[in-house]
Amino acid sequence: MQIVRVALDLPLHRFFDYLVPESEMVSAGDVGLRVRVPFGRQSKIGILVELAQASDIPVAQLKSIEAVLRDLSPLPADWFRLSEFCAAYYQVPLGEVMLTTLPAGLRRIHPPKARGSRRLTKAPPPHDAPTLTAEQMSALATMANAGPGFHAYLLHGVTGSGKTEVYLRLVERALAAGKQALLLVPEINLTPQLEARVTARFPTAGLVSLHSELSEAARTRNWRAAHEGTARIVLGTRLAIFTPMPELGLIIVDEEHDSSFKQQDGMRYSARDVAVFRALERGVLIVLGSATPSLESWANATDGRIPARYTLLTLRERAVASARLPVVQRIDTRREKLSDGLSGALLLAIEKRLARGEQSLIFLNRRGYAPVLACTVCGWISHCTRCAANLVLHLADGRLRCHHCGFEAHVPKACPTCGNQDIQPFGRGTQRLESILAERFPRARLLRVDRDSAKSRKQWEILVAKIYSGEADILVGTQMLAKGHDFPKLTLVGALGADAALFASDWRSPERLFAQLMQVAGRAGRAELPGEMLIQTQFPDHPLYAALVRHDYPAFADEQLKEREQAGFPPYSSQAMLRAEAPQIADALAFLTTARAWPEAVAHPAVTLYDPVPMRLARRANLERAQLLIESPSRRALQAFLSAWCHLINSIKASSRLRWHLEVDPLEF
DNA sequence: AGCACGCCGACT
DNA sequence: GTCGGCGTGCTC
Repeated sequence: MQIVRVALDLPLHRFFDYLVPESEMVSAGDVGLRVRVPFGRQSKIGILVELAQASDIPVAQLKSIEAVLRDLSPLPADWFRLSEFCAAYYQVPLGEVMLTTLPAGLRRIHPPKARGSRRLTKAPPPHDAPTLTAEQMSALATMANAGPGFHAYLLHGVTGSGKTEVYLRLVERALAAGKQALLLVPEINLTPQLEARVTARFPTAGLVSLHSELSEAARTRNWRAAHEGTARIVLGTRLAIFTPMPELGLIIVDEEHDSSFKQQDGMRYSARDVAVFRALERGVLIVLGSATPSLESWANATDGRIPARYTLLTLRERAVASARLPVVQRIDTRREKLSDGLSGALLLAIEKRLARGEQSLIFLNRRGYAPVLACTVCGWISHCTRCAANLVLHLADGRLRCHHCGFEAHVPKACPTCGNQDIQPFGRGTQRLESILAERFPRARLLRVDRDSAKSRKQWEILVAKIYSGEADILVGTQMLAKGHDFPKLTLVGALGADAALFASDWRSPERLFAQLMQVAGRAGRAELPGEMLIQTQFPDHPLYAALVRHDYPAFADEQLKEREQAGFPPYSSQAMLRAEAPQIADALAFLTTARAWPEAVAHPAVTLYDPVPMRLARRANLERAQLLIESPSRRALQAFLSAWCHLINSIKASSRLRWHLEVDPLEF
């Protein structure tokens, strides 16, 4: 009787052995097929990972496979190695990696049937390749001269410098060489545009997209086309990095610094990092592109002491000849009394745009009307009963809302503790800013773009269309507006409340702030009209703003890297975070303390374990949260430590209401 | 993770 | 007298 090992989607670091019935003979070539197996009193889909000679389990106790699913050709060896890498690097059971990265339609026993017709992508008008700039040509030449095999490039180019055109030429080459290309993008918001552009250029390449907004059936269909090789181009968000592609020849990660490449639940992987591993393992070209690369990537490309992994390619000039970089200026808000948070200079600049019929965007990364409601008599403030956070006032629908757990309450008419009627909103969010501006510019047409006004994809598209067609004069928006879209009439960007990120406790926040401001600045003046950005700040001399004024990402990055090196932070060390949550903070802390007390951990020469501490948002949805940082100058040492430590953590018996997870390379603290 | 079994509190 | 809480243990 044949025995096979099967990987199942379970939080267990082991496989399960099954017998193969005579009717289902399997051979070595069948490794990588999906199988249906009895498990407990249910059936599960698993992946055949090995033909076994014998089992540790007495044969009498083995059950038989119910079916070998041959509707899909076996998952290839390189897909196995990719899964194994993730399992080892992120400390996740291999079965969980293999099954959860598969489209849901392939891991379910009864996947829903595809309904309705296939959405036909209307053939866009054929698109001719534009002429390349000298910089684009030189970047492409560098990559072409490197020859076949693994090469990693960091393509650093400001907004409008034509990174996309470089990608397209690389795709063209890959297709011509009979290879498949994988293009990763951060947000589904931008996928359709890029998809249209790529399809216009390569109408016969059978491009498929893969992102979470696709129906289960569509995702399975597209994934299958990539796996079978009929789709030559795959365009997708982070989950697409796991798509098997038999003739993969090129990986591109656009906006590589974007945090949406990092999965924040389940297996907390970085699709960008996984992409680099995959390119290395497959021996193919990978390009990471960004106007504001992550400092990790920047160091990999510029710090000679780090065993260089990437080659830096720079695009300095804008590809659209008429477009200029926006003029960035700081407005020192210590020198004047602001009216409703707005400086005279900004108001004047908006006024000018209104007179010229151009658009202004006021960027404020805080939605709602005001971040908190407070009683001026007794000091009561609106806080969430379930979280260690304030309830944000949303005046538009008269509610107090928690941005962390979704809790909602009516706005009280009087103070709940002292009965005082004079309760006041404190601070400003986008809603309040919108009404302030409406009052100040009564004839201007205002449009607010944040997660509240653009809840659905449809609403978002309507807003974008309105902006594009010039139906709005002043836009008030959060980071939602920072990405991707070009609005031809937009010539002014005002940034409010940016200072908060300068001194935030998360040492990565300056990096994020710089990227964000650079990105919004890029919204201004992309067409024939020159753009201007005004940053209201109390710290105009801060080096971050100084670098921004000069559009000098390298200066900013190098300064940040120096600080990181002195502090021993990534990329000059590797980190992992163990987090626990429980109804009582003491339980969460006790769990972490137990984990930390492991003798090998205490004594480990190359690994530092910090004290368990409550998280910054210490309570969320009635769960108290704590975390423990693990750090090492050597990634290898950290990895070795983590894999041993994980076994111990798994054996800690804690209350069933305690949940924990380990995150490798955490981005947020 | 599911899903069983198993042993103590408030209800038809 | 039972229904049901979630603690423990197992799944090839």
